[in-house]
Amino acid sequence: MEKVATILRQSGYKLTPQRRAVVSEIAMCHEHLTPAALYERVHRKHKKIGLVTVYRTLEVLTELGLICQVHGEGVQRSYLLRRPSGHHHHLVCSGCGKVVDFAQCNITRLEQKLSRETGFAIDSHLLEFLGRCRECRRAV
Amino acid sequence: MEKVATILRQSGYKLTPQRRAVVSEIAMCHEHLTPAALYERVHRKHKKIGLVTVYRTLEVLTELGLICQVHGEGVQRSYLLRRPSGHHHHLVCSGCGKVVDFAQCNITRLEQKLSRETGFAIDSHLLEFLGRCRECRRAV
DNA sequence: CTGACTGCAAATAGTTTGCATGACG
DNA sequence: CGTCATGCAAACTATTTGCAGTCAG
Repeated sequence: MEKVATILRQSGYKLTPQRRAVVSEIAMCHEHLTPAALYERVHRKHKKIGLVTVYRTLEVLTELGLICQVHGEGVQRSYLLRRPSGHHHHLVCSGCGKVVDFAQCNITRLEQKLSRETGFAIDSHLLEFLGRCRECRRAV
Repeated sequence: MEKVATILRQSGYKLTPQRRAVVSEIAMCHEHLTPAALYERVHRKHKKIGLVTVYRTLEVLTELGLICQVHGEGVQRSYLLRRPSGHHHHLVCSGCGKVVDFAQCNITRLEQKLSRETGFAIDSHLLEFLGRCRECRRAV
């Protein structure tokens, strides 16, 4: 949280109470949140905040690389605090939405092989696992 | 194309000229197409077709597992004919949108490891590579 | 102070739905 | 011929933008 505040200031953004609230909520939560869900949570505590501000804050945070998008299922976007800096992937629970990060992925070799075979210059990859976490499996 | 027609009929769907046109266009194209892009192409040849029909056809085709969604970049959905049946992934060109399928992915071991460490029951995974194809790299 | 930020309302973009008409099987 | 499919328009949902007032630095 404090780290985020520092980065914001250093990048020339103002640290308003609204932004504080949004960041705090997103940092506190271990699930991925849609803009609407995040707004609902923030709004519960700070009545005066608007959905638009949530969108705008998400935009800033994305630009600074502090949060990242989760793809998976559904039409809406969904965001998550980027905890480990650098390369990582997500394991998403389809039951409760909880997300576990992991950094390890041994696909460099596959990447090289594909690159060789297809002539593509591969920039990045997207890897997500979808499953059900321990608690959700028990709950059935 | 004929295979698709058969599956449609067997599943109790009617084979209208519109559906024919949509399927034919999607089968012909090696890129992933958004509903709007697909509509534009189909509409060029068959003036009377509506965007809504494209959406509805895509819905049917998805239900039958004949096409699949590409995630990657952008907000819009994007569809692609499912050529190899069964498990496969995509390599998407950020320049021209061309998509190369590949089936090989050695992440079963990673999947098992994650499953063991986190207690998740992993159902599926999403793996996409993003890069620039040979032609697009040349074109710069 | 002043430029960046907020909140509202309205505009957009993408997608879905209701309904009368049309055509596949 | 009955039923499912189509096309239009209108509804809906998610997101973006314009603008006047407000506030952090």
